[in-house]
Amino acid sequence: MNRKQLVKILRKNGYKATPQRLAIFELILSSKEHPTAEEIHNEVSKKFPSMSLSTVYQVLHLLQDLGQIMELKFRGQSSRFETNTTPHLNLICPGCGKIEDYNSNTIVKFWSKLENEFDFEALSQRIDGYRYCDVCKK
Amino acid sequence: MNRKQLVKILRKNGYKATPQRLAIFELILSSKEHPTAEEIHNEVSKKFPSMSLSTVYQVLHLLQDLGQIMELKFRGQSSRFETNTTPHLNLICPGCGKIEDYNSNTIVKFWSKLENEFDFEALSQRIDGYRYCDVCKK
DNA sequence: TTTTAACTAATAATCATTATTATCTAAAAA
DNA sequence: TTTTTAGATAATAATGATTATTAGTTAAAA
Repeated sequence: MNRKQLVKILRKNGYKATPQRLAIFELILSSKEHPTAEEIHNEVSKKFPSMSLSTVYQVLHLLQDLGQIMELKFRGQSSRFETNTTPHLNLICPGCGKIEDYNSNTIVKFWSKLENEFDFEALSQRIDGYRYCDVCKK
Repeated sequence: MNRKQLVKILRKNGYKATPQRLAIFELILSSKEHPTAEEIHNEVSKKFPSMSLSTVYQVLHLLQDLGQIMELKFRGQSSRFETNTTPHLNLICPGCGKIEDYNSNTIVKFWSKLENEFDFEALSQRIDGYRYCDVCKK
């Protein structure tokens, strides 16, 4: 997925390809971490100083509705967002909240097997494992 | 898992086995739906009229920390809770928010394979698929 | 039975998220 | 290119689920 593809998707669905939308999407796309709305706002504000936090939230909702990003909610934390929409594993530390992404063919194959077994077609999915990271293990 | 086992787990970890804790756990256990804190409060209040909503939240946190329940958070909704802590599939409708549990040996086997492949041991896990239910599909 | 650390209930406080609305702009049409 | 306007943004206020606080209560060990 890239900027041009997102422009297409937005227009196809009757939405404008505004610089704010593109900037927010590209920030999440290029982020190795899974940023929160506030972190996204801080970063994108560097290029667009007048960017409002409420715009960030609105854009995040739109991108979710279009299936381009995934929201991960956790207790006591702001939501985190990612653009990896293919089936993959999120390994999450209950201590520090860090999320690591793991992709593998095993997971992709498992997911289609599951869709087959239970006869559904997912718009999106979420596979989380919770375990303490090396730092928090101590 | 049953009442007696929970009493053991609580005491082993230095917590008191209070009637409130047992009632809340049993309510979630017996609930086919995935109740919210408020729904739990409403139900348990029938037996314990003085039960406070804040007690419900505190007990829910404790049970989570003990690995006995799982919290499922979604956008624009209160968290939902379940006692099924073995690897299973939650099929969730983005329209009405309904959650259906599906258990299968395929999933349990997949999960241990995954732990093996990525060398971790999960305290808990979450496998969600999002798709419109038959009612909301229209 | 007594003791006390732990727990509950009531209430207040928090803060991430959502709602509202005046202003602005992407992009289609002239 | 200019005009038009539906749709978008920015600023602010409002919401509400969750968390914090604390005085009074109780499970359970001694």
